[in-house]
Amino acid sequence: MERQRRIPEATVARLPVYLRTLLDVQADGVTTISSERLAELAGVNAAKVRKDLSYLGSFGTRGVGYDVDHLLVQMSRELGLTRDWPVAIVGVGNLGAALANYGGFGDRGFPVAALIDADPTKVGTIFGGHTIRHLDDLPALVDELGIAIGIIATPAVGAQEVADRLVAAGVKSILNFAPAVVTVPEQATLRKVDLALELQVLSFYGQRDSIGLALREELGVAAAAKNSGA
Amino acid sequence: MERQRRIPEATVARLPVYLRTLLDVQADGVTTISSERLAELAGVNAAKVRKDLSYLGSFGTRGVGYDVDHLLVQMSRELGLTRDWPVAIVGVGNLGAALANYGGFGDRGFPVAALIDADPTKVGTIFGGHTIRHLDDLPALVDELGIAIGIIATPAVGAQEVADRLVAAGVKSILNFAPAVVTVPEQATLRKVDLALELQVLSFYGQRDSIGLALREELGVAAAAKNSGA
DNA sequence: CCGACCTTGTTCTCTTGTTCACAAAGTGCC
DNA sequence: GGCACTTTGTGAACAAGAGAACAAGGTCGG
Repeated sequence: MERQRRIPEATVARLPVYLRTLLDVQADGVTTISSERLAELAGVNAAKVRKDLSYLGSFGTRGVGYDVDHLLVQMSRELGLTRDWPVAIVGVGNLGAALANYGGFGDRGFPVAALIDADPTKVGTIFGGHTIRHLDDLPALVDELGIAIGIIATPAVGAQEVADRLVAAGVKSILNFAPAVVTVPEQATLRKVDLALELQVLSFYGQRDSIGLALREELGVAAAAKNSGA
Repeated sequence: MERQRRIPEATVARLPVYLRTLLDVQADGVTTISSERLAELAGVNAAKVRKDLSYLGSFGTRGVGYDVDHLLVQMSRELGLTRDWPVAIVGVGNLGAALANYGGFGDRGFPVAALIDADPTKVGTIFGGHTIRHLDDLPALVDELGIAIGIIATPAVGAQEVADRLVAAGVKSILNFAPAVVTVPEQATLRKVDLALELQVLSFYGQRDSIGLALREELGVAAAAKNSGA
């Protein structure tokens, strides 16, 4: 009974949200949950939840709902969370240091295995229990420590080179925090976290609001008259 | 000549990328740029660039390209970057502290105006030039400092309450770093930065790779045979 | 002043993602 | 065991976004 193993990208991005939600309710002793309830807690539409979960393979029971434990097992397996994914943080500046200290990593299968920098004055120093290694050591580190994910926390200017080196060393999953456009070959996966972008998007929608409600109602001229006339 | 002022969400999210790219080329002395070149630098499709820019109002010149300076002005205006958007960081723990120290904020119109925490032992202490204020002072701070954007950097458990309080105090733009589902009323805008989610998505695609190329070609059984037989 | 060339702006088509609506399937009361 | 009730899984309609293709419009050399 081979399932259609094609999980849409949008669904993949929601699975972690369901996972987190399920862990929460599991901690509260809940053993069964309906798509309706899960949707409410995850902040999405119930139909979407059902369709998303159906990609994992019909684990619900009609008339009852989903077994929380079972769903968690299946979801963890699908997301690849049954193993550890050692992470290397490249760039131990402000951001990199914060990430290294941030507990949230090791918690659930993403141990920080290496800190890497290109600055000779930083290399060799110890930070958060790790000796900072040089970028040139990357291939060796990947072999030794099984680095599976690279986090780019360098300034924008070095980001693409770091990405290239990570890929060359065999790291196929990259998370980019640098405010720069980075591209990777198709065989690799790149995700980005872009603070400036998020703030600017907020700025855009915030401005829309502060211009005044009238303008949003596309009464351009009327709104201007009202404002200057008041 | 009133333009259709309806900019798609996906476009809004790309404008900051174009903006950054344009600033880069402007610094190199480039005065004119084609959609082709801009697309290459921004890592997107040229047709998409043209369509996105057309929402701003046809500022290109056929046969030539776009005037970099002019485009930057229009884009900044559209994104609301002609004014400052004072930011309040709520939650001065590991992450909040890192964000407060991170220079990238004040740079371009998003000055950190206040640090806020609910922990009485932190309130009153000075961090990075700011006296940490109590969450209860939020309404006053919004009035005094014109806080326009709230950044949630608390543990998951407090996130929703902080969001509610921000909205109640009149802050309509929120950026959530807490690993929790947070919802806001329609009048407000919420964006999220979710580290765990990004890592888990990488894990998903990483696992797909390590299972073996053959499996990806949906030859389920054949792939298993090949692997065990080799 | 004309024609070859270039690049934008936009239309059309295709793909992806969302939502509705309902049949299928299971539960539990009586 | 049957019936009313609940909830899933999915087909189909709908919306949003991506990309190809091309006409319109403008430049520049001669």
